[in-house]
Amino acid sequence: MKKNKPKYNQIIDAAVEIIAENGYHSSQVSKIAKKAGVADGTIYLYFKNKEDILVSLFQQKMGSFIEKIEAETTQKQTADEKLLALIKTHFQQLTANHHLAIVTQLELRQSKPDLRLKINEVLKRYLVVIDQILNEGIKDKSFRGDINIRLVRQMIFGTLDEAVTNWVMKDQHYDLVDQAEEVHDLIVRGLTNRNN
Amino acid sequence: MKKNKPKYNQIIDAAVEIIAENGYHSSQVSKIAKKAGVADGTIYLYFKNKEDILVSLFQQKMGSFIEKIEAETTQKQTADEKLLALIKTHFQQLTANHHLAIVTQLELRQSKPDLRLKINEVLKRYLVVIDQILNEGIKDKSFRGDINIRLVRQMIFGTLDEAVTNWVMKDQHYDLVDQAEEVHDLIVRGLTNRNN
Amino acid sequence: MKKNKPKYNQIIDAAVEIIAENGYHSSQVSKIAKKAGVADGTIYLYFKNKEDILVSLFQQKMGSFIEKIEAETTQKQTADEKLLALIKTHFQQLTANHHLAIVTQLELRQSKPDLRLKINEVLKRYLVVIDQILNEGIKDKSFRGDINIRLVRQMIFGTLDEAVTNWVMKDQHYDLVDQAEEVHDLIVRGLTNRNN
Amino acid sequence: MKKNKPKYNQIIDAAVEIIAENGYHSSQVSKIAKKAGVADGTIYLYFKNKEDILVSLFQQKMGSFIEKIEAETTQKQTADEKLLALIKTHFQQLTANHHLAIVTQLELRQSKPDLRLKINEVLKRYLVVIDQILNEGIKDKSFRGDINIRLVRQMIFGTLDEAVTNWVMKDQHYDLVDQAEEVHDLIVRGLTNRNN
DNA sequence: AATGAATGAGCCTTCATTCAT
DNA sequence: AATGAATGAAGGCTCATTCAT
Repeated sequence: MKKNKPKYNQIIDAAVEIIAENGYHSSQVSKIAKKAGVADGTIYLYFKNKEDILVSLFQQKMGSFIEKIEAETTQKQTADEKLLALIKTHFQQLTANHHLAIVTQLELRQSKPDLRLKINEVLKRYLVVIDQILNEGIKDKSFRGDINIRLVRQMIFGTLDEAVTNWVMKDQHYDLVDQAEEVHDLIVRGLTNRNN
Repeated sequence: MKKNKPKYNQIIDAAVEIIAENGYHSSQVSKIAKKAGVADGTIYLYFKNKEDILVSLFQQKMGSFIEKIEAETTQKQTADEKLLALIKTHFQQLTANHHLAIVTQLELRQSKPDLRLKINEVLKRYLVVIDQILNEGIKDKSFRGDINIRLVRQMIFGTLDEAVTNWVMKDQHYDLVDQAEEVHDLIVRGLTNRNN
Repeated sequence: MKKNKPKYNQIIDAAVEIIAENGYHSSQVSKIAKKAGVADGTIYLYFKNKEDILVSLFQQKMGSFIEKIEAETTQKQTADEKLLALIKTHFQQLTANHHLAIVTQLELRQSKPDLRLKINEVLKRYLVVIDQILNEGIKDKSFRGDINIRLVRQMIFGTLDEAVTNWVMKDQHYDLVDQAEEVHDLIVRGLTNRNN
Repeated sequence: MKKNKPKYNQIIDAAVEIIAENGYHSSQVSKIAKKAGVADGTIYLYFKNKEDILVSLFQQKMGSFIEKIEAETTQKQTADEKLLALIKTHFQQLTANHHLAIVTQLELRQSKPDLRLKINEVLKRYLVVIDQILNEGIKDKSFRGDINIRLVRQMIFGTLDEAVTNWVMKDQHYDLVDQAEEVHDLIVRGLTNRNN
């Protein structure tokens, strides 16, 4: 199991940091190797090529990212509470690791088809979590029954994504988690003024 | 006036196409020049360097993109209708030019700081349009008075952005504009089941 | 006659200035054209190519440089006085036009054989002047009869050249002409026939 | 220690040869690499850029050039003998390595300021050697006490330099070392203190 | 397993020169 | 005669990857 090899994780962590600071295309393999404290050639004992570092990084980091969200949401009872937990956990984790946030928000928008495919593979697990919450909400009638799940999922993911991107762009000068409740409220209730 | 220089636009249009098909980093300047029907060196009479093509492309195309949205929304009366017009026009334009869509949704998500800065400069105009609509909606009480405009703007932009990205990723196999009404509805009404 | 064409001289003068400031290989034709106030293409109405500018410049400027030296030396009676006049005039002229000094001292040490040939062609006239003075000095016994004219000529030219180069390198911070008498003294005492 | 890296010296030696034959600006890095028997990229493991090859070449070669002159002159007793040794050794070394002679006499006369600076740095050591000999000669009264050392140094260096340049220009068709005694004689008779 | 020196394909950019106007 | 937009060949340099040790 790769995970037990210390150098593997050293390299992944170095890559997150280097890529966050320089962007993927300005992150030379030698720079990552240096940060990881290994020789350039060693990288290729653990990764097929440079792109594989990015993919592996994403699989590793997003894997545990999603696991944490799964864990937090399962503990809640209602769909509404689960959604809030998802938002909070999403924000919390990226706040705790803003290098990772930068990588996921910016560097993973790669257009190379094979790369995208693998990234989407990982993200799918996240989308499944969202879908489950939405289905639960519909079943217990806390959410409207006529919503288009795919669209709502897009709205949720897009909103969180944009919130994080803005926070990253603003150099993390404010507290992202503070926005969780408001974002949740907005998604659930919409813009409409009920007084009308 | 640059816009009157035919070669300038030839190069921009060639760049959109080539970058959409190959990705920025696989789009050699010589490839763009060939598609534009000019010599390699000619590129540098109109653009400072390769990155400047990307920036200029975005400024030109997003400039008219936003102008079109401004034009369409001004024609509508209520904030609600304006928001719908914004969503529809957003989707319509990217549907009409899917090469541009690919470039904006994928290739421009670069993290090189100076590039991001210029991109954000252009996007700011779009955000202003959204803000105006939101303020109008609050004033005429069709939108809640307690919304956080910055957050809502993020939600709207994030949702549209994610919708387009998904459509691009799925190789534009469905009709994006068809989703406009539903997306609008979701944003305005939220998830909540009013029967509760 | 080219000399009467005003643009020809404009270009030559611009070239001296630009090349002195940037070096030959960093002196783009377009830069020279701009300084001369003509279009790039106009250069090629007066010069065969870039190298021809350098050659022509040298022929023009060194031509009159040498003519002036010829004029000044002819006025003197003895070989000794003529040599002093040569040194003074050499220093005076380059002092008066330090851009030209830079070009002749540094930029003309080109190794392209055909270029060297043409430069040497011009310099030959200078060497002839020196030789005449030396022969006169030998004939009237003010100089030793056993000197190797070629060697002495090298010594004289090399000494003046090195003096000017040093002065150019030191950014012309001192008065070059002030050194003329001392340089002359140094050269002549070595040449003096002890029988005198 | 760079000197122990065989490739470093391979590249330097290849550069001397290629530059002597083609001139600096016609000496492509790839040409030097090929002659040195290394890949193009290898050049950049040992040198910062193309210009750095030229500078390093000069530093290396002139370094040992000057050391040799220092060694030869120290063995002699009188200032007069030392000066002759300096001239002979100067001529001998460049005769023995005419490729180097071409590079130093022609290609290094570049006017790029930073390049000049580094070249002068190296040459300074040579000038110090000359100065020491002159001072010794003055002290033991074999040279006049009223000479201007800076000027004499210029005369000596300029004369030797011009002698070598002429020899290089004439394609080394005669024996340079043969001229040493005569050149020495010419310089010394000008320096001699008539009171001796 | 680990190293890191070496490789060499690939590409952006410059700039002397041309030529239609 | 004069222009200057356009050309395109050419080359310095980078960096992912390999492989002998």
